[in-house]
Amino acid sequence: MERIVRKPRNRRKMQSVTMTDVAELANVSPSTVSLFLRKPDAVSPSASQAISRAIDKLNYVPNLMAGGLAAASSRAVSIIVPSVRNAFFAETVSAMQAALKKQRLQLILGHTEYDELEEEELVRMALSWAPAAIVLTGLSHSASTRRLLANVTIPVIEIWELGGPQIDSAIGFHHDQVGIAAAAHLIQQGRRNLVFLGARMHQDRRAKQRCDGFLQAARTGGAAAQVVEHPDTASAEIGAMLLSEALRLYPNADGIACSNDHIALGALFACNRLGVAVPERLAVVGFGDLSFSAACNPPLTTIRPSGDLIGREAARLIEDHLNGEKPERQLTIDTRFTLQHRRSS
Amino acid sequence: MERIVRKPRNRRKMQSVTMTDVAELANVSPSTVSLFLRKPDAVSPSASQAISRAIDKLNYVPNLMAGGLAAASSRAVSIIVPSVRNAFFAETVSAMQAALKKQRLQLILGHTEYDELEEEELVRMALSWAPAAIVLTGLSHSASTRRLLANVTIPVIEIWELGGPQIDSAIGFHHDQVGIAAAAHLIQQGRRNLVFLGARMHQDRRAKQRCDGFLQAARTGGAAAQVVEHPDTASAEIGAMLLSEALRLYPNADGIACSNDHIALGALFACNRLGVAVPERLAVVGFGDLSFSAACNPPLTTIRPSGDLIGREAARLIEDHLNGEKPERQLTIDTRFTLQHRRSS
DNA sequence: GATCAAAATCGTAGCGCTATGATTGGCCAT
DNA sequence: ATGGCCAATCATAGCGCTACGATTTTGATC
Repeated sequence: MERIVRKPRNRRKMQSVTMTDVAELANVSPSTVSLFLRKPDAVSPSASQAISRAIDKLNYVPNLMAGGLAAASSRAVSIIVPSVRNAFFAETVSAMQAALKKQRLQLILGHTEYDELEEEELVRMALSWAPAAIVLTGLSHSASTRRLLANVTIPVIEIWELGGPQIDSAIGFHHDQVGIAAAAHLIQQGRRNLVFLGARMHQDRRAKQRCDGFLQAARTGGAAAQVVEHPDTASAEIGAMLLSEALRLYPNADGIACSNDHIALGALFACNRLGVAVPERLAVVGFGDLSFSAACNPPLTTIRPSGDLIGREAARLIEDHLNGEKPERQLTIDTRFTLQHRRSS
Repeated sequence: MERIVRKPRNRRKMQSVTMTDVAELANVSPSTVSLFLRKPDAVSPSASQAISRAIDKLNYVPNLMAGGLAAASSRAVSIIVPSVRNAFFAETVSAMQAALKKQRLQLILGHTEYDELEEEELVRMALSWAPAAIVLTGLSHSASTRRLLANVTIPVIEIWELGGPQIDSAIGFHHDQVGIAAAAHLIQQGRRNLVFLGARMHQDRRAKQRCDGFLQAARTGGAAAQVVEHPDTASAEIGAMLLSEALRLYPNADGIACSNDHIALGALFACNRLGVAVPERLAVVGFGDLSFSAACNPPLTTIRPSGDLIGREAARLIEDHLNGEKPERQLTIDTRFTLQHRRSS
């Protein structure tokens, strides 16, 4: 019972419901449905109603890949940070996501773990999505990364660092100024024997910049300034170790600045255990103003960056670009920082 | 000087370099390039070499949207968490991203801020990307969300909660058991007047579950158990407030469990300020084992969940599904938790 | 009732890639 | 030689959508 076998090219997929289905049900052309989805105001009220009814009824979910391919751009924004476990970047990512959601833009996330090669690979993967914008952390990137980004037409935004050559726009603040502010504050409080406690400064450029700014400003201001550091990621445990070490090496230290509040928290714990009076004997200044900083014993003086503002500004930039409002590139936005003077200094 | 104006349909985009360009330079057909990119072993060594040389030379970046559209699936995994500012979810997101990178899968991130409607919208947006998998937090979702996910063929993974009806697979642990473990520990330490300090429990189901488990186990174990709570997000500041309040309301309390380590940290600060001896007068148990927990004064006894294991297991599940190895659905993986007994209890 | 610009709608040609099935060439057994 | 088989390669037909340009409808004005 042999038959002539047809070979109708096998279909690949079948998205359950497509725009054409919606169009049929709403009695309009697919073009109109597409238009409605992109610019609702350009479609008559009656058609709008029919279309949105059809969408609801069919539970239609547009295929963004098809849309992106046709439109040569996607509703995705790629953000590449060292790590989202770091509260600073988590805050920025969170703020950006909240702001971008209104534009129906999605965040594609990547972690470099402070590795430039990793970053390069992530940038390559990010570009594969033809994102609406790409956000990187810091101003330091591999030559290949720069090459990849040199010719893109989308906004490239570097965040959390200012003060170096930037690819396109940059949003952040000057970390050396943070160190300078910390030193100035301690000197103003009458401290003359300063120590900077730092973690992971061989990888975290920005922590290093804060440290360098601190040292320079301290010495310029007539104070002695030393560094005690640890190669691992900042934590309270390391902060405690660093403080003990600092007091051992520099017994007459009277002012401490920390690369961030985790370190400062650990330093406060150590002072507590060692019976070192803060701020009488030792003034402590942190960086970050993390969730616990105001609640410490004593409440921690710290420098507060504006992680969420960075995220919001980045989102605004992207939004403006999308609306074609701002052709200006090479923007630099200084989000500044503020010193929160509390009882630890 | 008028001319006859032609109207050759305007081109939309022009990705600088496409797969066809690579194929031409390598002297093979586009199909072979595509094959090389997806299954390098199926292409002869000579062709492989020519192709990878061409890719390098042209700096070719594949267009994942075109690929995804053609293949009816994308290299994206959507993960939806309450907030990435929460260290627990940040850890999971980070671990997942690290594991997925090896598969060249990208994470698309969404934040619900503990809002089910927000989650629903995010799920809809996520599905628009035809992701390879979708990861949600917890087991509680709106009816519409469930409907959206009912008929998808990709893995749907619910994380950080076990013990309820699940959509597909679930990876996490039982939060009531965390509460039970905390109560059992305090009772074992001879405490009989217990208080649970909780934050944001009207929104954070899992904190509520820990609380409920705690209360029930405490009472079953013959101890008095009370709750003192605050509606805002957990922080050390609120922890300190809650502890003061707890001591005011229940002056003879001798054991404290906290909805997480931020609260516990604040409680320890408050004890320190109030001169309440820990653990002599008051034992304190936290949840989370955050970065500062081991460094506190005294080091904090806490229950450590396995946020990174959750992320790794989720990635493994997705990977298995992608390789077609595991058609099994409705998997449940209990990642457990461990009690870190330190000096605060 | 005719005219015309503006508003609304539509038809069509791809966007860049992958899956399918077909074809080619090389090698071995007959 | 001849055929058969496998590995390597290729040609083709879309995936679902958007942008463009064209067409139709509307409604205000003469």
